[in-house]
Amino acid sequence: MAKNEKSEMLKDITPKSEDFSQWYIDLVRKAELADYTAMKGCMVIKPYGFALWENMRDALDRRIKETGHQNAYFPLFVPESLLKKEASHIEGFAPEVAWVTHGGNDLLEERLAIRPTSEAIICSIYANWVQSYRDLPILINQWANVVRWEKVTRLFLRTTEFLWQEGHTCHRTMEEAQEETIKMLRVYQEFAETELAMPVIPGLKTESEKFPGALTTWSIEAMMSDGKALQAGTSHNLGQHFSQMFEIMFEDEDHIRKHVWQTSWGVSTRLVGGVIMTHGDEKGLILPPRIAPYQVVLVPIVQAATKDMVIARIRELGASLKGVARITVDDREQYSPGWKFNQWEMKGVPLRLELGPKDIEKGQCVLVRRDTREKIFCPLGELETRIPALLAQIQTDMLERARKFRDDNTRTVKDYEEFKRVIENERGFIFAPWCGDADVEKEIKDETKATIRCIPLDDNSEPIPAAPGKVCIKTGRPAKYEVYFGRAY
RNA sequence: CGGGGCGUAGCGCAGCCCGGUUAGCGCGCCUGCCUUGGGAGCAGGAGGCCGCAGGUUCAAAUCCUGCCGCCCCGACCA
Repeated sequence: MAKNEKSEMLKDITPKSEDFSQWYIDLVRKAELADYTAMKGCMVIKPYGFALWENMRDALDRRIKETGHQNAYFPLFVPESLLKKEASHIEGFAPEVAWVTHGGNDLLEERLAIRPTSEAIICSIYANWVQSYRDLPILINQWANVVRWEKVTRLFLRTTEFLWQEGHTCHRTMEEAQEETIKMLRVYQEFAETELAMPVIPGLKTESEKFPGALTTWSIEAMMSDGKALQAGTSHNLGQHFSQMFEIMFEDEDHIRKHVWQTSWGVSTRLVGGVIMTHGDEKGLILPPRIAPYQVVLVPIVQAATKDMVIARIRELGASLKGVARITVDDREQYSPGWKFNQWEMKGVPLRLELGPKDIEKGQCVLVRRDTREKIFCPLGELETRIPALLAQIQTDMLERARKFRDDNTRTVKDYEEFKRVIENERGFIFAPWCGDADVEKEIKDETKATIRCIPLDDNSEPIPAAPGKVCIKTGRPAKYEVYFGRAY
């Protein structure tokens, strides 16, 4: 076509290399995932974006149920008195709580928080549910919307209202609660890597980064393709902080009344942003096949003489492949094949199938991978096996590509000067020893904008202590842990 | 909450500095013809409280004041 083909094609999306933030926003909107609304900070998730979220949600929901949890639904409103019960909890959330003060025209006697998270309301209910050790464990999850009055919002990554799941469990012992905390952390890890092709580092959050009201917070940390970190999911061991304040007590086998040990864990629509930023390229989204709304788009190559025949054949083909993958046939006549190619690449469909008159003569079609743009000629009779195999290959390759990127961009440094230089000039994580002092963590953050993303875990999911002789990158004192530093979303 | 940018058709923008016919362009949309293996072409057409409210003026998209909204960058967070 035209000489300036490239600039023509990219005209409506900002190059990733030039302005990553703008690239991200362009993608979200051009791929029709979401858009801004009249309500500041709130987005509309459009059908294509919601289909993506539904696939993610279903894949995770399955895992949550397989690990013994049940779904339930709790109130949107939280009376102020309940939210205030756990001191550090309300302290942490106070700046971002939206309050309802009126019912109709009447001023309410007590303000109602719109849940920023549901620990308070759920604990108040659990207090009534738990009497005996025989009532434990309580293993419940809810899919819900929550509201946090953020000052700065970004589509999917940080919106005033967002969708998530929050698990809330009660246990008889501290050990059992810790086991649950780690179990769900590992569920999140497996989910992110298997379904989203997003490699993550599971780890323990530092004291200063933990959830308000938690004993310990554990997270999975991903690296976006600009090198910044994304906290992709969290799992909290709440200890007895909430059960003490809400008096969630049970009579144990030994006849002693005890407070339950609790956990909570969640992931949100932020993950959609994570998928975009992990895999997207200059031409648009690249969606992992397992969660893509459409796994294969069929594009007919029509010409005046053969139009009806080709469209009929491709519809047949689409129908015959229904059980093989999630298929859509793009038989719109007002767009040229080239236009459709670009459109579906923008939308990140993993595999494109082209069928034209010449193909039909030869009994074949053309398959094109979105991730590598590799063209494959495939006999029509082999599609039923080739498509699933290719989709599986794409999924695997995407995870490996992302993992390699992350590993290539995870560095070690010899001293703090190099640390500062690398954070400023390179992208990615730095793996460095740290003395364990929160003040030092704060100083590093103030000086470099890098935070400790997490303390990595061993095979038993215990934080790995620094090897003897390792010294803190900042202070030179003996290191407690080796941790991942990075700038974060 | 600080710094910067921007509000004109569904989207992207020009016009504003220096006020003055009927507010313009590209994309998209509608109708028709013609095309279709990487964002086609021609012809015709529809679509605007120029962010909102005041003010100045014979006259405001344009000048003044205030407000609102959105985006980006920084301090806090899934």
